[in-house]
Amino acid sequence: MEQPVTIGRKEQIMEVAQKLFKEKGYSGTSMRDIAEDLGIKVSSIYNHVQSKEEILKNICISMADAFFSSIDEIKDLGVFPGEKLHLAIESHISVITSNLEAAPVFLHEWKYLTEPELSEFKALRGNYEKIFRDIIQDGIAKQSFQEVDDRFLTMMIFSSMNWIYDWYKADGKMSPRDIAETLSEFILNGINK
Amino acid sequence: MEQPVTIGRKEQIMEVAQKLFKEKGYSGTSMRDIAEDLGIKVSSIYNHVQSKEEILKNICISMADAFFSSIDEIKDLGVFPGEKLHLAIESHISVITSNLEAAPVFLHEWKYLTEPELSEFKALRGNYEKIFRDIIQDGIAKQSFQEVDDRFLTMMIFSSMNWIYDWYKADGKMSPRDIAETLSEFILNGINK
DNA sequence: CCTACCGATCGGTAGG
DNA sequence: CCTACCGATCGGTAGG
Repeated sequence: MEQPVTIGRKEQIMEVAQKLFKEKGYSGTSMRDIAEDLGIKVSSIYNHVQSKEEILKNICISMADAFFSSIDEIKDLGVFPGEKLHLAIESHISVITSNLEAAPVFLHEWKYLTEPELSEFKALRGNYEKIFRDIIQDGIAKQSFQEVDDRFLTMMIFSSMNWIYDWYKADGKMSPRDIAETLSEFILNGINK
Repeated sequence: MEQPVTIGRKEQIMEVAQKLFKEKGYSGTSMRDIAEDLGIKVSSIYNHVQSKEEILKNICISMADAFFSSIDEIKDLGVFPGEKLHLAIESHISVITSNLEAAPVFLHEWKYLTEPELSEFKALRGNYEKIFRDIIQDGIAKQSFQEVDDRFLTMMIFSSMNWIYDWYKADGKMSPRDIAETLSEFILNGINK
């Protein structure tokens, strides 16, 4: 009601930044690039964000939140480990394919965060990865899964999931669910007893 | 005999650049960073390389060469598709783990190349990926492999292989060969008839 | 290999 | 939201 023109400006800045950080990287994107894309002057950006790094932090943390809120619905479910891993994979891929611009920033640009955000971010990511690893370890303990190297398997699953943004096309023949099903089936087929 | 002090200087520049490009990205690394690491002034670098981008180009192209010369020994072998895929995976992982600093530059920083090198690079990478895809398609045609989506499988294999630099430790419990064997076994187990 | 320097651009601020 | 500006740093060159 008060400033209809600038409502959502911060969100616009975040969206443009996601696109440019993905395309040119955090270091390769200037605040002037972001301003130009929005049709405003660079100094105006600072009415909405405090610094370039704050933009990066917002993108990384909100992606982390998206991953957590998605996995939280799954991690305490009383289902078999195979089904839980299946759901976790589907959940992760859904967040990736729903955030095709923020995902690569989350995956590659977080390293430009400085302390203390850098450590916070790493801790969040570690906690998240541990959820997957716990599912795998639980599956092995319950003899649902074969005796696999859980670190190797966790890394392989994340690698497969995290590279999807690179080749996924919204208009391709595989939907996010198709991809999740195919990957999940492939993985479970490899480890189920 | 003439300038013993500067012999190998270009190679030193490339090595330092690989390390810094991996750590801070191409855009985030300045020519002054590279010079400082070598204990020389930035202007001296230009006696050995023409530009910052030439350094990037050299790293990307020499990695591409390494991948090709490694796969070339395999691609025309008269072995079963499963064995050929196994050898190709081993070959690729060996190049990655032998070039832990150049590999991430090859994988992530190539996008900062400008034309015409950018198109050259993409073409090289496409040709290389096609070798893997051909092996998979051949395996399906010869009914060694199950009817899988070869694009999906190729991407999944590359994803798994290309993220290895991120978690592989030379002093870890898995050697490059262990990793290659485990991954290859997992993949083949999933597609062999 | 160095000193000295170039114009361009960087993230960010003052002040309105 | 803007104009005007800051000091720092960028890739790169001239000249020795």
